[in-house]
Amino acid sequence: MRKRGKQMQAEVLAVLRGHRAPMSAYEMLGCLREENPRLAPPTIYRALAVLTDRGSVHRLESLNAFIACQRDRHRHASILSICDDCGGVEENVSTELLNKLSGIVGQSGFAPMRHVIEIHGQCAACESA
Amino acid sequence: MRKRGKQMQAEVLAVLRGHRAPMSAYEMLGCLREENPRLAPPTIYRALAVLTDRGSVHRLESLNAFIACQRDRHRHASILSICDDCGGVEENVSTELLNKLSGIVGQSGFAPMRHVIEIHGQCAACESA
DNA sequence: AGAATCAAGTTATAATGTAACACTTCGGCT
DNA sequence: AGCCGAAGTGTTACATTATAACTTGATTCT
Repeated sequence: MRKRGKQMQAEVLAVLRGHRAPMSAYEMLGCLREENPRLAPPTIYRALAVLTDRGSVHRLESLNAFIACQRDRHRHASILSICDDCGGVEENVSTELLNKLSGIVGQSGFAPMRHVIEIHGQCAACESA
Repeated sequence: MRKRGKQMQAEVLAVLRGHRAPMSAYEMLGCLREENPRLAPPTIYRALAVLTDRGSVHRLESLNAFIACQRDRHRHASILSICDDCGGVEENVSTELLNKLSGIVGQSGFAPMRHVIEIHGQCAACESA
């Protein structure tokens, strides 16, 4: 059974990559149950834990949802722009911004380990509409 | 019944202010039920909606929890530093950082409306320990 | 092969959040 | 004043998200 984990992760990732917008864990579960109706939540969550850890998948904390990494699996802190109209997500990386952030929170001696940066708003397409 | 809302909001805020660390909605519910055992989740959530809207309370998206604003009710986007050891939260504001963020996401024409910036790590006290 | 080990599957349930409807108060109107 | 409609609040019930705890089965090592 040692191999099924990797396979599960690959399937979850495939489902996520097939969607432009973020998906909740239970939406993925729904998709994957078409193949294997016995699939249970912990299976999905465990696969997601590995994938987010690797950086292949990002968790959108403000949506309780997940999206495949658009920048080929980096592990840098991402800036995620979430369009509240169409649900689309754009991913950006900025070392400079991260440094500035570290500077700000570091003033009190805080040691950052993980960054959550999510911007809600409207994407260009939705705004012009 | 028009007045009870404000009162509820004040009570929720008082409970939150009485705690150094973030609280979940259900923790607050537990506290407030000591006074009024019939209190239901929607009551808390409605009070929290008003308070977060006003900026008196911040929601920690990555914890599903809430904390009273430490900077006297501003409505600027806050940078929240969350200590994963002691649970303490520090709040910072930086117009400069916000501008930089807007610049980054604005390159694709994205129009930001709401910012979620949460940094997990260790506070100075916990780090030295 | 047999035992130990550890990942994966399964069940059940906890925690978080909200839709929908009923009720009460408030404010205007006759 | 008394009635009516609007709007906010209380309540019930349920939807969604997440995880604890245990069982099962595969892999590796001797």
